Amino acid sequence: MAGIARATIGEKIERGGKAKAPGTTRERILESSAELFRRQGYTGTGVKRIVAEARAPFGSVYHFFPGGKEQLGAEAIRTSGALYARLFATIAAQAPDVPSAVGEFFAGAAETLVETDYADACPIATVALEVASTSEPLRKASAEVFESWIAGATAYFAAAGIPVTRARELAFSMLSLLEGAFVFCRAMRTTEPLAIAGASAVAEVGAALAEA
Amino acid sequence: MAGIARATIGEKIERGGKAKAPGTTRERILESSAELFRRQGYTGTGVKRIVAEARAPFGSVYHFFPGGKEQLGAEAIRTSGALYARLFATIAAQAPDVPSAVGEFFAGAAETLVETDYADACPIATVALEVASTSEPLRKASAEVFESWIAGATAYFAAAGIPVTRARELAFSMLSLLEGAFVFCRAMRTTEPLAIAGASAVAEVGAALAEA
DNA sequence: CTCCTTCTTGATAGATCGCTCTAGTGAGGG
DNA sequence: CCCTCACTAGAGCGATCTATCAAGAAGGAG
Repeated sequence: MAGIARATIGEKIERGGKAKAPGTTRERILESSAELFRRQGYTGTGVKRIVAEARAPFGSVYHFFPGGKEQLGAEAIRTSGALYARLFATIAAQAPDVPSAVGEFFAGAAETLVETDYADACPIATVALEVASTSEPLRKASAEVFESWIAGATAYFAAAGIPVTRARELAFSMLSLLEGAFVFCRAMRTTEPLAIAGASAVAEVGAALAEA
Repeated sequence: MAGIARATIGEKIERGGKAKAPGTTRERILESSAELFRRQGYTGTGVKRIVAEARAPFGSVYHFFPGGKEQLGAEAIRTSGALYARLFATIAAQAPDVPSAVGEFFAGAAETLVETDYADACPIATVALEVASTSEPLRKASAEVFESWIAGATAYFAAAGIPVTRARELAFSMLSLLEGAFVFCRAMRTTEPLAIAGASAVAEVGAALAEA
């Protein structure tokens, strides 16, 4: 309780006065963790590197994340997973119809990929594959994020009039197409797979809407 | 030349006479590398662990793979990638028609996943994501494998009468669905995503065949 | 037999890993 | 005022990482 209040105060008065990167130390550590894990994976990223990127003291990692690297990984998965879900929601809210929303989401993903030199694809897929057979806490964190994405997309399609069972299938298809295309795009350094997968997803959603 | 001849002889006379696992030392190292990389990723797998699994002397890794772990990774990617392509070819050759082949491939993948406790999915996806932004040699190796898969699937669909351009799109869609479903299956420990992705792939292939 | 090459074997170097520990800093409360 | 405590700061620990090296075993060629 007190700790949370302190942190909130600290955030506002920018403690210490030093001109560091914006955000609290905890936030900066979490952000750089998420970024590095996304790009190089969990085991491929050292804690030293994380604090260097975050311009944070090494000891602060274990102050804010007593569970160590694993807790850091779990929180990074959850927060960046939630962020990605909000990204889709934002695009969906602005799009004129459902197929457009899907198409724009894939197009936006391709744009991000090119802008970041094919580094930023799915925020958690790399870690999810790495830890699926080695760390239950991290595997569960990624599973929960994926399940929330599926649930969100299912609700979105269902709201457009598609039966829930079919909507859930659509959600899995669309997200599988996206994740799979990410794998190919990053390895081959081209957005062609994402363009094709996007077109396929749009077509499938369109067909499901026509049926309903 | 001489080295290759020697290795072939060595393979047959099972040098040393010790009752090790079958295959040459080089083959065993490559096999256990491929298996461990597939399950825990590249950075998550140590050379010590590889030789322990392969029942091979530590130094032999650097005798057969002077390029070290990176060369080991590249060769593992290429050989297991080629093996996976042959698996699809085998299934395709036995299936009565194209949609059946696709459906059986997805079903077989799901079966393997359950049998290996969700460990063995795509042989190279985990490594591909990990190294895409950190090692050009490994990234290229995975890109070449993916490209060969796409080329193989494109030729297969084209042989069934589908126009080449459409066939290539189908290949990307099918493999994206597969790779994406693998990510979800491993994290969520269920084959539901693979079943849905498989049905979607079969439907898309069927529609393309109907057009042609 | 000796010489030569191939391959085995493990000790070890040097770097880096995740993590712990202690000391120090500075703002808020009594 | 001083005391408290959240946070900063980084040296250092043991373990593990990749890679090298020197010594030796085994079989073929002369």
